[in-house]
Amino acid sequence: MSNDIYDMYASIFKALAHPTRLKIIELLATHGEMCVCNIGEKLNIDQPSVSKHLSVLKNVGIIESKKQGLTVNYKIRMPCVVDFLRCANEVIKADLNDKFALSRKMIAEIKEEK
Amino acid sequence: MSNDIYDMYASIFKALAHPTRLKIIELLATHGEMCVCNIGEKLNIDQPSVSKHLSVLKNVGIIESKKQGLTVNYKIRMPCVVDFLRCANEVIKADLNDKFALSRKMIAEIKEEK
DNA sequence: TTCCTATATGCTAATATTGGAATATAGTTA
DNA sequence: TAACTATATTCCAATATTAGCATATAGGAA
Repeated sequence: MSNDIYDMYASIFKALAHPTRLKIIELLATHGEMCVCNIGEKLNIDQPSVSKHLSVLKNVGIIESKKQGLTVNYKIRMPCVVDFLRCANEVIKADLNDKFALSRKMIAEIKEEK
Repeated sequence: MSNDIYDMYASIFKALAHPTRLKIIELLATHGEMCVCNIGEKLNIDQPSVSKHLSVLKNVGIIESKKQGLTVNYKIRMPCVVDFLRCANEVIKADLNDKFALSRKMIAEIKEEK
């Protein structure tokens, strides 16, 4: 496959590689359509930041916008992002459980050595 | 939800936000388990680069490794990455089709104006 | 028209990521 | 043991991303 397609994929992941943008996506996933000001209020972020993050997500096709009078409404256009987040969450949870179990075991071993 | 979980999500996406690492994932998805040297050969990348990219993917739990004698074999641990790539591909294709149709339309209009 | 409100963009210093070359490590074989 | 092979790590200059602030634009109301 051509190199360009991998650059396109990478730019999608790059757009997703920011905690604030992921919060925005979760917000849009649960609330459906939202305007810039409401996103900023909910996440407690200043307006220019919200606009910039939204434009990053929009440029790669993850979300889309619709102008309605003064406000601009954004919504998710790539629902698989939400599916992926759900799956990643499972993996993260499993990892944390493993680490927790390991530390419990190590603590138990230290106690036994006494 | 706590901020940390979004940082974890973001670090997963950050790991995926590189064309070479996506190529590695596709390779592992189609070939199953592979050692560092075979990945390097297939993608024509020097060994230290491959190792570095693999460690980025491993650190966030996307892939896992198993030592067998001298070689280290890597395989995918988060299959939803592959699902997501498939879905992203659909969106990218649709976007390209739209752009192509638009440029055809514009060319037709320019011809009509003559 | 002027004012107001919602949104977008530009600028810049601080920070993070990358690629490439050199080097280190850890098993394996002789 | 010494030499070899596969893999990992370190260092650094170049490049990209970010946060924060200031400013621009566009549509609606007065």
